[in-house]
Amino acid sequence: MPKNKSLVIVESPTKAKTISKILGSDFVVVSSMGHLIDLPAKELGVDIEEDFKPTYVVISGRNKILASLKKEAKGKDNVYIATDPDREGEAIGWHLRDKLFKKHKVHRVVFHEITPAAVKEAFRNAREFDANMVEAQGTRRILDRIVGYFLSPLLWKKIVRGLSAGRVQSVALRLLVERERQIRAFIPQEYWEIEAELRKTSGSQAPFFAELEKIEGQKAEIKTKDEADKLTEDIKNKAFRVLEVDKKEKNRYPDPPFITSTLQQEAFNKLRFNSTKTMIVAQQLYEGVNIGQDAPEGLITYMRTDSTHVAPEALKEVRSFIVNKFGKNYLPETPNVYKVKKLAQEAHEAIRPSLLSQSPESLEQFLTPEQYKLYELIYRRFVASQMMPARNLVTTVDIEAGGYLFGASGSTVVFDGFTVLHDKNNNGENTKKTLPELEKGEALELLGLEPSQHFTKPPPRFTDSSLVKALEEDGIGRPSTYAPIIYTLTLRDYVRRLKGYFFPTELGIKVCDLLVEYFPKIMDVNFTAQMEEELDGVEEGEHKRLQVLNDFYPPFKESLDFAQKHIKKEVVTTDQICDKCGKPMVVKWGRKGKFLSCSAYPACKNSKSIPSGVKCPEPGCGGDLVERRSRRGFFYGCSNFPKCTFTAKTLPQDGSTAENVTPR
DNA sequence: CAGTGAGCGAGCTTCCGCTTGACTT
Repeated sequence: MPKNKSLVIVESPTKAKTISKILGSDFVVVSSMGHLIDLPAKELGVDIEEDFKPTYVVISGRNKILASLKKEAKGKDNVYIATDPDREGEAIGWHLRDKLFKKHKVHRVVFHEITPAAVKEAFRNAREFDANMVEAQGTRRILDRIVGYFLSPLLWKKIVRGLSAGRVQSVALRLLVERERQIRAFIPQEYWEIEAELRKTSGSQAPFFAELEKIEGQKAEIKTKDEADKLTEDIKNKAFRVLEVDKKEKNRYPDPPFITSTLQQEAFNKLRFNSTKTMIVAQQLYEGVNIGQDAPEGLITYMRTDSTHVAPEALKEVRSFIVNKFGKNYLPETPNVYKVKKLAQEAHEAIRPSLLSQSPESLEQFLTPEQYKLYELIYRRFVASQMMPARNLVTTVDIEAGGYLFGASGSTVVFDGFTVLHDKNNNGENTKKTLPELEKGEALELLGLEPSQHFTKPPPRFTDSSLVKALEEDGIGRPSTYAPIIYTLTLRDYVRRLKGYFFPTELGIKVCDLLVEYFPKIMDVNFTAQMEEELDGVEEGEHKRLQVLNDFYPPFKESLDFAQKHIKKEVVTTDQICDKCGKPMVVKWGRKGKFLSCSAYPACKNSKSIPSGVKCPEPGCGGDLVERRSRRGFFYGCSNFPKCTFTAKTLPQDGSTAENVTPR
């Protein structure tokens, strides 16, 4: 009698392929491609009066997938729902069962690694759905819907149509706006340093440098050139002598293997990929590229993860790889284990190469340059993460000269450890920091004194890298949303990216200030972390969805009512006069941003662009440069368009934006 | 990567999180 096949549902099609190979021909493995059922997009979909009862509908455009799942299940008794082992995965599976598989035997299956052992083990331990977990997801979903769909319309009414606000994007915006304020308020302070060039009196060794640290036991704080010159003059005649030599061996440990947030950070820092680009290229590596012989092979594990966990099989592989390639001195006795963030949900492994035998070099001919660079980053980081630390001998020397104390330090490599993997251009630092062998009490020859002027620097503007880092540290957003959050903020024109740095716009600052003033609780960076605690309580059955929402909603509604009543939609009148009717022009916001409108509208329909204050540089044109928005972003054009077609990316002779930004 | 646009207001915008293609935005 032919065996009745079983249906297995996972979220990602690539994962489906891999699982299918593991499970063999008794199973048909298909993918849901994420959520299929959700709150309706066009309306709130939450009945506040009826205990926040949600209305769930099939997401538009997802009917086809749902139909094909239904078709696949036909004639099969057993359905295994193997969506991701986290809150969202539990809910995706739950909704599927509710919608499609009421008549089937449905089993919930979870695994954290896609290895034969883990998958087979998971099928042996199939379980029921976790109703509390689904409740926690539903609570999160409803809360986010209420915040987003009440706050956004408030902004439409009080500022301009089309804006948006939400638990995650608005706090991200706040981080950017607050940093911008710190930068604008920053006043650079002048300070001076004095460096001494010294040499051993015996022998003919290379000179070395020491920094003035203390004056008569007090920390050296030199504010002006005058002070620096006076000190230099005084120090010049002092006798230099070694006071203390301290030698210590210090370990430098490798970084953990990548998770989504750290991959985005490193890809930006090393390769200048923004978050979106990093994820697109990582997806290509995950789905696999054609490497000659067989079907496409997935080169890396799943790229949306918050866990540094590594499958035991992969650990075994990397450990024998390290011994074979570098020798057993490079292998720790036991595998390195890395801490996982408190708010992590650990549905997947760390991001690592699927097979170490596929070295970046051996695949280079099959990869695009971008794929190659990212793969190399992932490969090297993973191997390094399981290697021995580097050991450095750090020497710190105190040198006295009268009442002055100078300090010098040097470092030499005792054992390179994981740094054997690093690019060659990382060595410049060490050679510069080498000190000669010095002894306590030894006299030194002063070759020169060099005062140098410095200024304190403002905190740096956020980049893709530092913003993702900040979001992750505060538990705001998830691996699948870091890149979309940034995109949304730019789409709304709350912030613009210039030369890799984020600059909040006037609109972004306005929206942020309004929300902070009227909704301080939601705009608190800890709001999400507090919400997560509540959701954990729901997941553990300590309290119910209704309690959480009943605690949240009334004060939120009160703030909303207050805001509705007290925020005035301001009309910005300008000194421009309407050239049709003589009335003053006012600033209005349209789909494409700000423009000038006659205040007599709708009686007078005159409108024009807002001049930037810079004239068109085209000879004999005389027009104003005005900001334009195209599908691809912002630029400046001439107000005489189409007569004059001048365009520029930034305003000529304007130094207020990206022009004076120096990368760190 | 370079080049980008022609009228905006007074209708239907928006959230977060999960996943890929379809797509004239």
